[in-house]
Amino acid sequence: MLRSRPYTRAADLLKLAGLRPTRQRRALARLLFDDENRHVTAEQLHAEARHDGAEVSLATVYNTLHQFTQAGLMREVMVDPGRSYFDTNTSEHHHFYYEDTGRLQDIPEESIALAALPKPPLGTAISRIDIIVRLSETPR
Amino acid sequence: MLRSRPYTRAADLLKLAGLRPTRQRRALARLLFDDENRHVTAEQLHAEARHDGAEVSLATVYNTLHQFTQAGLMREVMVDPGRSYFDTNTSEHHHFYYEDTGRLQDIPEESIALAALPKPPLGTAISRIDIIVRLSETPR
DNA sequence: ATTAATGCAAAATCTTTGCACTTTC
DNA sequence: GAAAGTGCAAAGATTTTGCATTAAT
Repeated sequence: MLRSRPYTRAADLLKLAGLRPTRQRRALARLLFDDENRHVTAEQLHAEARHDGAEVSLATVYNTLHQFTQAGLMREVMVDPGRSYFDTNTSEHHHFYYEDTGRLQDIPEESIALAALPKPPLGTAISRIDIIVRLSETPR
Repeated sequence: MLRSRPYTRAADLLKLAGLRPTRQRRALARLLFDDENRHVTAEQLHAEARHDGAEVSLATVYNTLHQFTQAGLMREVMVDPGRSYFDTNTSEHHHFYYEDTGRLQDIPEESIALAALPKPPLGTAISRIDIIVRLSETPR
């Protein structure tokens, strides 16, 4: 007898986010969300997808990263002028940025305690607090 | 009798930084350092300089901003993918970023107390900590 | 004179867009 | 079949570069 379609976490995730589970989105979602949290640039993810045999154009990777971000599945991290990083960890947390290699690494929210946060100016609300701890390699 | 050349803070600043006090650099330095701290993009500063009658090319503005940064007179702030901001305040401090207008505003270092800073991974040292408090306008 | 800085236009990046074609619902 | 998504190549935007000219030491 017929069995239901194989379990596809990627497709389910996409549906929940209100995005059509197209072949390209499923492939990218698998790369991004199947294992642990990831930090990628569009170029990196595109290379990885192609390497995996997924046929996706770079434009679609950009579109998809923005759609995922807008859908709340990812967030954008700004650490490098002229190159956007996207992070699959959407919970409150911060980052180490290895200036030499371009690698990003999460810092759990709790491990940086913010005291005495200034209140936002009138008419505005804090939408997000980004903390980047920039690291350089110590010679020797 | 002959008097010494008029006092030119900009030229002195440049000399101290090891940069030749050319007409363009003096003009930009005056705009940047004469009054209070400033946050500018290359495009903004270029427009401002031209508006002031200074003849400077955009390429030179870019060069100059990077030279000033390398000389320790400014620092670069990353808040917007695809647009670099430069800040004349080089002391330790952080930023409010008004997402709607693109304006940057300093937050004094003391007004954010960092507790429990995680130690940098072996072989690396913290080169800088950037904190961006992103603000959005509250409707109403 | 020597060395460094500038301008310009061209190139390099990264990212977005327009539109015909394809896929999903 | 209607609506949404994709690919491609072209266009945008920002930033960098090469090299002849100009300016500072």
